[in-house]
Amino acid sequence: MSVNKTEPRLDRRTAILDAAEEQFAKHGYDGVTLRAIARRAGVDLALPNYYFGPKRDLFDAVLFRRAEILNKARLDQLDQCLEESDQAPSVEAIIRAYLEPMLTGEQVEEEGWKNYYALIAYVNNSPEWGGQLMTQFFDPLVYRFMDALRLALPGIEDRDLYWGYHCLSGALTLTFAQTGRIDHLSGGSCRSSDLMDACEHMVQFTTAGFEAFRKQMTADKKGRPRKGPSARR
Amino acid sequence: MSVNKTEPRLDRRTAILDAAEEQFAKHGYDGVTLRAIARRAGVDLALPNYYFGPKRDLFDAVLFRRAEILNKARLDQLDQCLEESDQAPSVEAIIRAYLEPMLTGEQVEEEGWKNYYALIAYVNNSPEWGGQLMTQFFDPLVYRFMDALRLALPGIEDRDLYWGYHCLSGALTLTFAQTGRIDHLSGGSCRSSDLMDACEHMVQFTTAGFEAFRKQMTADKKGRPRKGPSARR
DNA sequence: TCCAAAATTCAACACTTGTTGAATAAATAG
DNA sequence: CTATTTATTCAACAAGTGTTGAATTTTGGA
Repeated sequence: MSVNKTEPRLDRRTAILDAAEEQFAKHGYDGVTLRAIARRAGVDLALPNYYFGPKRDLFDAVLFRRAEILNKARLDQLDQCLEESDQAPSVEAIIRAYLEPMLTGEQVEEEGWKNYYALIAYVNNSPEWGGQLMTQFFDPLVYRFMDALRLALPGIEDRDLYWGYHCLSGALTLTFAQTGRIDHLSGGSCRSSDLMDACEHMVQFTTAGFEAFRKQMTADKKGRPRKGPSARR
Repeated sequence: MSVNKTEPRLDRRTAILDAAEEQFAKHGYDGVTLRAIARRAGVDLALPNYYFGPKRDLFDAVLFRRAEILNKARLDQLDQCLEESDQAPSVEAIIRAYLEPMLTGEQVEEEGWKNYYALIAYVNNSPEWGGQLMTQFFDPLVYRFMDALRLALPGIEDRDLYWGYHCLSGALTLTFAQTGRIDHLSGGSCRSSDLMDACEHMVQFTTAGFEAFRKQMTADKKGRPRKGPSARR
């Protein structure tokens, strides 16, 4: 596990990114020191700064490294699902394209990717950087998926569409946070490490959620009044 | 806004809790210094330690302060919904009992409660404390709701039940994180500050999600094979 | 009024933080 | 080999961290 002196780590730049990825994912930005990263990477304290500049830039570099790969994997599956559908794609297929590349792809075996996903969960849930960073890396992807969902649910209102995405994103985020809470609550029935099981359940759950907005929509057309903010119980 | 010397803040203990609540919610545990808390509360640096001991104990005290009140509000609505239902309660009523006290109650007007909810979002999504702290404060509540859902969805498997709760909890958590991301993505159609709107959408979405597990369940009884972990696409 | 207890301030401690410039080693080109 | 760039180490910096003990003020009951 430790670095051998006779065979020094060739790419120390990568080692630093890996260590930072893991530490940031586990303890958050402020919970991590450059010394901890350097120790974990087996390099000198000054090296992270030499390669990446100040701490904040290292954080951005970690996020950036895998962003393109991830976005491409998800867009590929979305394109494929749109091609295969003769006319309107199914909601389920779109949601699968959104979830499966992260949860059941080959990447999930790699420890680095798990840490990366946990880091995204941290960022997505952070009031400080949630807006800025997620926008920077994932906005185009999200808009592509929203367009696809508009095809699957023609006439859906933007409000329903984006609140639906909000619920989906929240479930996915909590999955990646890997708090182990569901393992504890369920007494072992659910294992948060079983990402395939998590994926299947989230697909079912969120597909039904979006479909419910479709039904709501058709109900509106028939003249049934939409449940407004003032309608409590 | 600043503290007047002739009329000193009576309960500085509360002022410290309020300031800590806000700071921890916004920047996380490690992103906050005792000096920032003291400054925000308008008290001396040494005072937080005098009242609450070390930093970590102050953090716990903040979480503890409103936990009982919140749990009582949610349990009251759950009990009421269980009483009103002649036999089996509806899934929607149970989910409303889980969400509405936090999202449409009187508390939501108070800035302190908003901060508290954001703090819970932070804790629930944190791999470090997500398990320990959420368990400590909210396990009994969750089990009460799971029991109620078992009444509404008789025969539901634990795996489905807890993954459903996972999705619900994730959506709620992301709502409270208040990252403003949905405002940005939707171009103004959705406002994350409109918690009533958020509540109605989450109720609809997650109710349909749980109901989908019910349908899945009845389909199983009819002999249709359950989608297993190995069944991709 | 006087006094003990509680509340608050003050100053400082030992330690950790991110960052950097100079010194050294390794790699590479001429 | 030599010279030059690149990579890495080392030591130290100024600033900020949580915590604490002693001193001071305020409080409230006898």
